Amino acid sequence: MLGRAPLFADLAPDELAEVDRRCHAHGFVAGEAVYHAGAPASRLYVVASGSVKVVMPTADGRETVVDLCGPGDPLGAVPALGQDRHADSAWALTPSCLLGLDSTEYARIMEDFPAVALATLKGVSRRLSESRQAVHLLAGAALPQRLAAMLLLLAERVGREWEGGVLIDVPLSREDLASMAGAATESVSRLLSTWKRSGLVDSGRRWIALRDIDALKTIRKG
Amino acid sequence: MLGRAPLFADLAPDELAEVDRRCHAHGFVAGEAVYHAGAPASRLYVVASGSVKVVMPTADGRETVVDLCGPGDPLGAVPALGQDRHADSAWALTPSCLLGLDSTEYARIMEDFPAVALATLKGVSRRLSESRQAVHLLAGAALPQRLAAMLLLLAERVGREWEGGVLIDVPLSREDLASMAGAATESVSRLLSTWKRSGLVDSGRRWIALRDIDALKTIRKG
DNA sequence: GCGGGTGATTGACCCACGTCATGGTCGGGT
DNA sequence: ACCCGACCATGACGTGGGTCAATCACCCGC
Repeated sequence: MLGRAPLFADLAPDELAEVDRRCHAHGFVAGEAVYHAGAPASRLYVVASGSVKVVMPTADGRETVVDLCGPGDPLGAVPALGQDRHADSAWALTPSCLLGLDSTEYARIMEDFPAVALATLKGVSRRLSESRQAVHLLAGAALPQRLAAMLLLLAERVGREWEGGVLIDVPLSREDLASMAGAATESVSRLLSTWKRSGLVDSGRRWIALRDIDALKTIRKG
Repeated sequence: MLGRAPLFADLAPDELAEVDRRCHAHGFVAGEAVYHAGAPASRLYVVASGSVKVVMPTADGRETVVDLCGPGDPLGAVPALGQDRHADSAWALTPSCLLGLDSTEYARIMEDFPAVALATLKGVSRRLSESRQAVHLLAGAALPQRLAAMLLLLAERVGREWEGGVLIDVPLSREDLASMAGAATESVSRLLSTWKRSGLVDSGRRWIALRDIDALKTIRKG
């Protein structure tokens, strides 16, 4: 399992076994918290199965989804990298199994195996570039563009081929979508209804499928 | 100079000299481009003096400022980390001197000196967390909150003590500010005028100083 | 099969903010 | 010193989308 995670992909089998020995698995039911914002960051997690959403909470109860993690994706904060407390919270979206690895262990592993540090760097870089893309979208684009861009991004990250369309393979509510697109739930609902009527997407309770990718790409452009 | 950059802070003097030998300095006048979005990423830059803004461009000419770099800050993309083309453009805001380091050289340095890889990781992590903060702001908050948060962040990153206030030590136009806060220039201008009248800030052509930090923090909260 | 409850939809209203337009002002280059 | 061009301020106006409120429909457990 660990070997399939990009983080540890470059390790030799015996090294992998060594890392594996230091991990311990933990199961979560749908809706359960993996960790809360503000809590000390003591572990790095790697998703073995299921999916997890990472959100930034506001004092007033508002939340913004900043990341989605599926099998192989890492999540959590590492004190050695300058964050000793979680800035965000993580919630299991489906029944999930995560591997937990003590932060100090992880720091040691990065020192012992430079390949792991490099893989981590690569992953964080990709996330940074995605996050900046999101900033750019949220700062400049109108709602339909933002939502279309969001859906296309999701399709790329967690999409699955399905009946001549792409199914977003993660149970996101309208509220989750709204918080990613920087909009009110009602607005997202309205837009999706319109798009559904014209055959661009298909959707239901906590699921969405894209049926006309090209049309969505056109909308994304403005 | 290099030694003062967080990236290379952990290197021994002779290692530093080695890195230095592989760099070459390059000067830029105010307003000059360091690199353009879409160009192949061939170099990593480290700011020696001056300041540089990093923007993401849209096809329609709109720009979003996603980062500001001062002395010691790195900028650019590294193909070894998965980005072989620049996703953003960089412009010198003031006359600046940058050290350029060939990407492949940098990749080798990271392999040879794990401390550099770790420092890079730390820097990228910090930026990721800042960027996610920005996403959260842009997604959820009203304009006054966004602008106040932005100014406070800028004060922390590039602020300088000045006549009982904090001067933002980088020449940003209203348009730059607007693009960071996800707003129209006119809106930013209006808000700043209001705040100026009530003594919260002071501003002029391409400069801003914060006079009442606490009041701005209150506004930030909503 | 049958409630109950969470999540989705739809409608009505209205305000913050984007857009367009105009005039003011600063500052650097010659 | 001048002047031109970039930068900034302010006003009027329209609208996208946020907010409030009510109803609907799906899904899960019993």
